[in-house]
Amino acid sequence: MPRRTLPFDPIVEARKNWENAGWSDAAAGMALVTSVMRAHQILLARVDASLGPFNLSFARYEVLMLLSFSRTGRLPLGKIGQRLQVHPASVTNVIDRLERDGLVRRLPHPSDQRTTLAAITPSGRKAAKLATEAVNRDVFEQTELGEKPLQQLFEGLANLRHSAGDFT
Amino acid sequence: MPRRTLPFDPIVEARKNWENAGWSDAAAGMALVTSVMRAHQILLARVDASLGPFNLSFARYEVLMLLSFSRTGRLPLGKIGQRLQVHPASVTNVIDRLERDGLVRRLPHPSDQRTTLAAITPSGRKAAKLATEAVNRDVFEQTELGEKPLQQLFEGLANLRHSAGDFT
DNA sequence: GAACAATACTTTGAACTCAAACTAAATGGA
DNA sequence: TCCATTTAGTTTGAGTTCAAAGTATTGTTC
Repeated sequence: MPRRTLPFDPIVEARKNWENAGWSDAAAGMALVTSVMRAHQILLARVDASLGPFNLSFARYEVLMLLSFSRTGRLPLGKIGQRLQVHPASVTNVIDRLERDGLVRRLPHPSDQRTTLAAITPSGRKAAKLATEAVNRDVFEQTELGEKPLQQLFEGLANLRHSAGDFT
Repeated sequence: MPRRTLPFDPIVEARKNWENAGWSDAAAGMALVTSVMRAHQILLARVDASLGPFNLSFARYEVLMLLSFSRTGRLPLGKIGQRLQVHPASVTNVIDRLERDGLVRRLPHPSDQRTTLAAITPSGRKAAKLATEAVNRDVFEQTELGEKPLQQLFEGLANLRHSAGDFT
């Protein structure tokens, strides 16, 4: 992406336009939604840049970490989709790729032949460890916000997720 | 997307895993980044659902609104990309689609033959108005957060955007 | 003013997400 | 038991984004 710094905040500008158009009730919501979109774009670019050398996208990394933290190192594909809020078709796609790269393998469920398990391999655990070191260092520890603002942000977003029905 | 409510906050869970693994310094950042990813997914789904009936994606809607608020109703494609932080190839794609639907048309720049202008059409202005009414009502005014938390969230994200170099 | 560099946009290809249709297996009544 | 329904996962196709390469035009430098 070509990087360009503007001499003003484009979202503040948009909010003014909303106010002037008589949409004051929606202006703050518009600004928030647009901010989340842009923040997502910024953070995803950082994470992908950090994980790229390991041939991992954020989605594949999340699956790998979920498996590595799971009790037995294996989970049904459906469970993975629920936990990470990804579409079943995307789970299939992600597991395909992880399996192709040898980081995960598919196993039949012992008692239910409809479900298949994804199991992390030793090579998958190794990749998860190295990738985490990279992304911790490059992104997660590089938050330029102080501890308190960061916590506030997290809580605000948690409220949003909660009221969207992600968890009880 | 299949909707599923978990009996716990999966991101809080992930943060505990990070702490237990000895990655305390990165835990809060991980939680924040993951929260932004999920919030984006939630909000984008709402916006897309609201704009769908008008055959608009959020990206196309943003371009349409930027043009409708511009002084002359026309802007160079490059400017659009800078303002909305979208890749030049994506701008081409978005304008292709808007032009195909008659909401925008391409005009040559009067003095620089390299640049092409996107100009909003009367039909584009009409679509922008109707789409805004829908998305204001369905999404932007439906923020379940109070005014102050919303403002705090916005400011936190603005800090993030600022330090990412979006504006000065 | 000719050559080189920069700018603006488009094209092409890879990667990803989601929705819808599909197959297979399990479940729950009548 | 039989049949309809639900559940699990996959396949396919449309829609996006980004990177890289390509084309055309403009600007700059010697």
